[in-house]
Amino acid sequence: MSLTHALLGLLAVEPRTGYELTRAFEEDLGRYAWQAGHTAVYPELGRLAERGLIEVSAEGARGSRTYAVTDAGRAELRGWLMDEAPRGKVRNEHVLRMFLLSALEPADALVVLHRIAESARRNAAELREVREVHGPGVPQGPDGFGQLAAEFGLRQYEAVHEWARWAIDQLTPGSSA
Amino acid sequence: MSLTHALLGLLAVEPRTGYELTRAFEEDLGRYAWQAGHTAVYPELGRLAERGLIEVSAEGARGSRTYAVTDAGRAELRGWLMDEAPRGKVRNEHVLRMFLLSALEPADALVVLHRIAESARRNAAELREVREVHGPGVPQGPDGFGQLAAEFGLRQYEAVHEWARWAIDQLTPGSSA
DNA sequence: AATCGCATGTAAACGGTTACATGATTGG
DNA sequence: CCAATCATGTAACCGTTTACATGCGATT
Repeated sequence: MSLTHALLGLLAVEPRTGYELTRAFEEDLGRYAWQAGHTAVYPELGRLAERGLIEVSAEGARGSRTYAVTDAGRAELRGWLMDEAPRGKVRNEHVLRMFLLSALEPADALVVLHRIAESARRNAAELREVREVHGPGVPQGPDGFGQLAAEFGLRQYEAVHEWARWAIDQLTPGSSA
Repeated sequence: MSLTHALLGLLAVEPRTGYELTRAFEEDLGRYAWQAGHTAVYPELGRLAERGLIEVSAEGARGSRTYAVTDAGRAELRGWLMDEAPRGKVRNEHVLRMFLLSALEPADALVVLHRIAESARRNAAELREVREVHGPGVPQGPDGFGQLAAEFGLRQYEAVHEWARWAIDQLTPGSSA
């Protein structure tokens, strides 16, 4: 399970509450890499604390607990990230749809491809704006996280967009005539 | 669950046995989009047959059953693929690793990034060879499936490779000096 | 005859989601 | 005071993975 390491990684950047971690999964992280609801986060935080990988660093209003990574947690995270041969599992419903496109009639496939291209174009444009706001900087620390992510997402969307346009061209009759 | 539609899509291209479907999940499909073991495939085939979306089209040696999509199954698949607003879920351990990189010390992060770049480069090269073999053609039918997939994978790997090189450049001290 | 690949299956365990539930604090 | 947001939790359910299990058919 990677929820463990996702939480460890987020807390390694800066201490947070379960609530804040949950929101991280709803934003960039959940968009590209991993998502988890609060009902998955809270129990996992408990287990991590029990294993000594994280600890409560502060308690606030409304019974909120801020967690921070311990040295053991940092070691565990580093071990996972530095691991050779990480046979990562991929599960992407968008990509599945793209793969199954050839099961459709060309006319239908074109409709879907146009939708994919447009969606990718829009998402890429959105991320380009985010990048403008941040400006160029060393992608490290609490903010660098978002920058690495944004840049990755941008390139990803651009690749999808170009692929969709290529596929449209392939399927459009007379495009090469 | 999308296993349903993955199977429907594969069978829509051409009838197959559970065993053959399982192998498809070990190759391109499992690499980029969705994976499933045979223990997930066989029960699902049974359920799909019960729902009338697929049917046994042939029985062969060693008790093998070849399944084919019915008209109802084709309609179900088309409905799913043509669906507006497909809020697809993404779960990608590789990408999770990339996101968490900023939790590492720069020296460690560089080691991992170099590994990512090299791996992406190698995978892209591999797919470029596949493309050479097939040659340019209309990506449709049993073979077109693989072509759409290969082209998508290639562009994906190229994007990762370029991203990793960009990130390496950002983290390398004196690279911009 | 032995080994490898084909071909299918069940059952328990696991991880995550959905539904349900509660209460505190802040802003309008 | 009401609504929205913050903040946490439990329990049932669902889909997938892992471990276990069986047997046929082809090749050496």
